[in-house]
Amino acid sequence: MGRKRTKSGKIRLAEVAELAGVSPITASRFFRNPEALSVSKRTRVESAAKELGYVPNLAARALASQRTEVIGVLIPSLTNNVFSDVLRGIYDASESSRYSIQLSNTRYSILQEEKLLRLFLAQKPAGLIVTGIDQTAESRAMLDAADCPIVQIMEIGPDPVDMMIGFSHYDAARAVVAHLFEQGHRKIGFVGARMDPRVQRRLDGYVSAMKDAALFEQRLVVTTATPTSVTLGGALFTDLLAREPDIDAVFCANDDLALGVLFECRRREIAVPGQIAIVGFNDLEFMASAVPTLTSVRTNRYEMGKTAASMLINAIEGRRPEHPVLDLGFKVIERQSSSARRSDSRPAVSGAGAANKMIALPSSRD
Amino acid sequence: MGRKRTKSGKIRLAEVAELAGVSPITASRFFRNPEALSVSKRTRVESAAKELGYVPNLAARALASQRTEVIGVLIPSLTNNVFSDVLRGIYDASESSRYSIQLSNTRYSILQEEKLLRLFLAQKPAGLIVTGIDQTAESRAMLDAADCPIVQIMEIGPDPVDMMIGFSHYDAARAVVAHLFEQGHRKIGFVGARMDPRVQRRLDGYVSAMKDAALFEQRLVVTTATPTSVTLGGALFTDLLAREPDIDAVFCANDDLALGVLFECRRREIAVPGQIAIVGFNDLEFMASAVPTLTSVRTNRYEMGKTAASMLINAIEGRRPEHPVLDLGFKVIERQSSSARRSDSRPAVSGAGAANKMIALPSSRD
DNA sequence: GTCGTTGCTGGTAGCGCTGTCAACGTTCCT
DNA sequence: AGGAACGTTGACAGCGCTACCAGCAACGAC
Repeated sequence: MGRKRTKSGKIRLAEVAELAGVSPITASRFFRNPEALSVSKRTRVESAAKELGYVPNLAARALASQRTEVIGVLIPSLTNNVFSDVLRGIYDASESSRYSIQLSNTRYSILQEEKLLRLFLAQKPAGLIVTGIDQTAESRAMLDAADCPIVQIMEIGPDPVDMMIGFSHYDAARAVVAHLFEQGHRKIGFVGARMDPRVQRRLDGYVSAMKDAALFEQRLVVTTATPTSVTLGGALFTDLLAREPDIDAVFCANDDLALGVLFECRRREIAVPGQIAIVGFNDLEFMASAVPTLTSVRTNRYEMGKTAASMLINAIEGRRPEHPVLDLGFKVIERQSSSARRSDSRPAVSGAGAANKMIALPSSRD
Repeated sequence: MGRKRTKSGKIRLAEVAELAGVSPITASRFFRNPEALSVSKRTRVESAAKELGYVPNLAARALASQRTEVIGVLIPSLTNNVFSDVLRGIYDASESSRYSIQLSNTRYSILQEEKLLRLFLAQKPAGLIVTGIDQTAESRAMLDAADCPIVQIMEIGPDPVDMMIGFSHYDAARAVVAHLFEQGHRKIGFVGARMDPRVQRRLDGYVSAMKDAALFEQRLVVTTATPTSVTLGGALFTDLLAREPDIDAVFCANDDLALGVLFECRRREIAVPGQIAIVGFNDLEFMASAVPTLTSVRTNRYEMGKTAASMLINAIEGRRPEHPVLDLGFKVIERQSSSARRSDSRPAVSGAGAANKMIALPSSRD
């Protein structure tokens, strides 16, 4: 209150400079590059800022310096557990830095992504994190022309825009099928929802592995564009069973679906893994706790987010990574739900996840 | 490329104005309040902007107008399913508006919250969404002094800072206990993790309801500060059973714990609900799909986020809500896991969630 | 002792946009 | 017809900060 528009008590850099007995520009430098100041001025500015409770005006800084300290993040979904892990990594890595995260949701639409990208780039972000490798040509052109570092996350592929961190969903799916073959399963169904590019590549991996073994049949695949859910897993599995009652394993494109399949098996009194094996994807926490424990593919989502943000921040500050493309690999976590066909179906009573055996398969680089 | 620092082809408002044959200020008005322009100028500016691909410079706008179009959101966790639903609502509501969301994670620390609040407020956000009602005195003072609308979400309580939207966790917990009493359960355990203020109030509600029936015993309560997980649900339930083997129901502070308890029962071959009833909290999607289907408390998380953001945006634009405190209520969704003690334990075979019966209990206003 | 070099500091001039206010043309009222 | 009221437009100044460059002192080399 009081004067109407006179900055209402706001502390500006000039005030700090005055109290510290230096010029505004010197005070400014303190916040951007303290090393450049003499020790005496540095401490003077520091204590003046503290005393006045100075907080820089980011808008003015952005306007004057022609760049922001914002990292734009484009992800397809906020609902998905997978992305919340990635996001947590991104936020954790950015927290100790000066950069703030600007999040936008493309809702799995590459056109929406293109629109958001245009908006983001106009604000000159310090860096950009985008999901996947399936941008529109227009988006790709904008990314190529952008004058900030960019990280593509979630998967790796040829021809990165800049940096890239992820793993091969295709190879991971092939590893799952290989594991199921090893355990004696032959008639392996595939259940997938929300067929985004990454799920599609998992399907491709499954198809190729099945074809390699001359075991592929189109009827073994049940997919839908509907967003994923546990309930949907049960429904899709029901469809699959109607088509192919003598199936002996189900590869689910994610863990929610796998849980839904497990419940549906319980409802139908189908023994797992005795009659049917189940494998999920992502290795969410509950997989190790289910009865029977559920086999899944561990992907390093938190690490992916965290590494992506660190790489990006380093690149923004001029420290380019040695390897701009980072394959984080995956691991098939073998649990009870997919153990060998011949084994009896009595679930082991040992603690959840006690007997996890892991097969590590970093997807092939490049 | 080309000129080094000359705005590298950036389109400014002045360019648009020139092409449209109007003054820059008129062009500016077009973007903020198109109604104020004559139709002819409006269309001229519109097409000029489109032709040039003009995107406003937000930093300049913020600097000149002394306010940003940023809504700050403070939540305690990114991991939690609960918050991802709320966030989705917030993002959905903000998407069609000019406001962008700035998210920060307090990690369940009110001191961290205070620090973030100070940072946020210094940037003059257009509005603020904060979680809960347990701020530090300092935070509270800052919120009271803030000159922007504020919404507190997740719960309701006395003495709102400004607007408030949520429900009574205390009443919800009492309703759960009442439901269990109705079904003939008496020895009801409580299992809770990450005892944040809202979980604490659920515990308080449970305790008061149990005391009202003279059935409360401290040994029935098992809690931990550890973050929640399905596995943890099994572990806490194991502890509870060790203390009180003849328990007949478990009220879990959230659904992950409930799922963990269910799996642990299956592992121990305890019939649900035949021997033990299970109730969760939040009604995540999988609850309706589990075998048996799991009773839970439905809270309108997505709606909470969406409504909070809409209310906030309306308030920012001068349209204050009629009722600044909004109780979204809750519903105890009765499912198989808590049906009457006397009933046999054969799970109904009907589709998941088919036989949901709902008891609606909007928590008492004020 | 002079010159160049380095390290630190300050002055000037905007960044792109909007708040304020004044001015204009038009319409409506009496 | 005269004036008020309204709707529409533009000029000016400045938001708070930083890029750029100049200046100054201190130091070492010759």
